[in-house]
Amino acid sequence: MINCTEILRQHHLKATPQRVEIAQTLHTNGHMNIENLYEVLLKKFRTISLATIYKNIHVMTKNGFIQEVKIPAHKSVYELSKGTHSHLVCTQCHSIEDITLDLTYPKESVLKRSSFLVEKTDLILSGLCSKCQKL
Amino acid sequence: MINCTEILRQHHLKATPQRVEIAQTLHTNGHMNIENLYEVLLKKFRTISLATIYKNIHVMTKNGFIQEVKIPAHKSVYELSKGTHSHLVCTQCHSIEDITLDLTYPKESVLKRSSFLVEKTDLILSGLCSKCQKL
DNA sequence: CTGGGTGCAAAGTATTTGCATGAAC
DNA sequence: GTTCATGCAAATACTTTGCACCCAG
Repeated sequence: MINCTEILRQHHLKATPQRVEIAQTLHTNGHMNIENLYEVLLKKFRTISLATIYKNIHVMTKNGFIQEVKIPAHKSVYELSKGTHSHLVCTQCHSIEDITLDLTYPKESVLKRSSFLVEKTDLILSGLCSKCQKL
Repeated sequence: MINCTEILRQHHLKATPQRVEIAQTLHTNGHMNIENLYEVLLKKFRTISLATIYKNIHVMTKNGFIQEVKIPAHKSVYELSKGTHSHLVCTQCHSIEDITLDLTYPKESVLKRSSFLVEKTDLILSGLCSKCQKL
């Protein structure tokens, strides 16, 4: 449980019940797509609309409160912004796990070989999670 | 210029003029989204339909002839399959460049710290290309 | 020939927008 | 009280499907 009301305000967003719940849900469940989020929020707000979800995801993404993660062959999922990290995505059960990896070498390699200025990295590792390897 | 007819057949795809042109266009232009591809192909085939593009992108992706690349804040782009590589994406001019980076360290780190079996990596580096840095 | 591809139109899905009402601050 | 969010409905955008006709092999 986190204090979403406060965090939302710090991001210059009015802390409506819907927003608090979106933030709380993303915090609890980790990574969710729009559909999942809608299903979960419906339990709390019987009349919430997809438009509300979309509008909020949009402003929250724009101001950096949350981030979109694009995964091959998946719908986009959203997560609360936090330090740079990578994602382990199981191609079997579709679970998504965070992992913090050191990308110093690849980044230095870019520096040496091109004049591109790296500001952000998104690394998705797809494969089999431990459970699915055993099946 | 490459021999797309032959390459398509090797992938068990009938080499229709539309397919040959899709392959050739992706080879020439590097990374393209559906819209770009459609615009370019319209010049060659005045009656080609989006449905044809979508259907072909679909079968070609499924059989591994081409690959979808999902880039934050971009529409998906497609490229001819080739060895594993990463992408440098300029947040200013939206150019996309390939670069081959050594991901041995991050991969070993996954091995040591989890039992996840990595089969595929997708690394997107976003930032400023050399041209946009000078503006 | 024959299977599969093409292009059109229609359907399906996803996302955005306009607007009246209502809630946050 | 003012500003901005919500929820509905409609509009738009994106993608898939069905089908008659046609072409690559």
